[in-house]
Amino acid sequence: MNFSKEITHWYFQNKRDLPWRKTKDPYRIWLSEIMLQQTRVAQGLPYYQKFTEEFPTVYDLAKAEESHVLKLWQGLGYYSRARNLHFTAKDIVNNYNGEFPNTYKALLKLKGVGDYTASAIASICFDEIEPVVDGNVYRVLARYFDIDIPINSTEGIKTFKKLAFEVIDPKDPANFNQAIMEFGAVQCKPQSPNCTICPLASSCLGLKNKRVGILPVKLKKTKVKNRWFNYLVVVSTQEQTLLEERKGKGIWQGLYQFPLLETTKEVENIEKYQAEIEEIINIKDFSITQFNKKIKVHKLSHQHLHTTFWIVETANSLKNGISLQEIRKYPVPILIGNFIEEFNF
DNA sequence: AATTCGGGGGA
DNA sequence: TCCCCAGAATT
Repeated sequence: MNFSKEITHWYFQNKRDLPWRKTKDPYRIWLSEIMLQQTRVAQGLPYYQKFTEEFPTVYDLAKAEESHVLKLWQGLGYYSRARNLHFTAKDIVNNYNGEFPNTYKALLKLKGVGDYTASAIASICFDEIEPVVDGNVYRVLARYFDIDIPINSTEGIKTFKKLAFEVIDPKDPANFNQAIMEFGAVQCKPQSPNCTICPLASSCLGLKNKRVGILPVKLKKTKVKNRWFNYLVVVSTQEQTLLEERKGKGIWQGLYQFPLLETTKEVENIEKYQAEIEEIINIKDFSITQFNKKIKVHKLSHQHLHTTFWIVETANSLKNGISLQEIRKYPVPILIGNFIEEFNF
């Protein structure tokens, strides 16, 4: 049996029972693909359930408030995916008569849909012969053919896409694409793959040359930056607090947070920042205490956020205050969400 | 071509 | 700790 036949055969015997494998509805396939970008199946699954329940069709998603979409997305990360998801839902309803385009080329025009996702939808929903190349496919191909070109280099991206075209089963691209990804996720996994039970072991060049452990090769990533976040949790006597929306560039666009004082290092004397704090929260009369004496380091892939929460008590009424009853309706970074649960106002 | 977008899980 | 995850958009 050749490579693609063996992969597909393995798939039919070993595939997991996942909800998006029960449909060819482009809306649901699109939804699942966006959610699973850089995200494990186990992490994305509950979000897929929530979204399909709350927004059964693209029309339901299109008419939702963006903050509602972000709230349901809360905790999944890479929030531009959620904003682009909502934008494209409206785009489909307004400019495509509610129907997804049915070719790879046309799908690529949708915001948030790149090469991988366009290939996935085109092949799974419309049986187009277009190979998907995700992290799993890079790994399977690099190992099986023993290729050490860095997968995140320009040459690597081009080489592996070409190779994927050569191995795809033209008679069943939908199942082949899902098969090679599933194979990568379950059998040819990143750490300690069990090659002794692999159906492709006899023809795998990486295994033959004892290079499975170093493949695939990836260019090194940039180092993380450190930032110091001081959140100002205003507590008024009227059961209110302040939240602000993150706008502009950077992390967590469109999500809410407590007013933020960002510093270049750990704050030791909060009194030194009295004037800045007054300006940020627009209150002069307050007392301030530190909630967590130990700074928590919230680790993102490219930033380490050294965060602490300051409780700011005031008798003033808040101009743009929100009631504490409403606080859980706002989409917030998981960091803020955890604090809200812990502090419990 | 390189960087920037989260958060969680496994070794 | 470090790496990776059904990548895309921006710089």
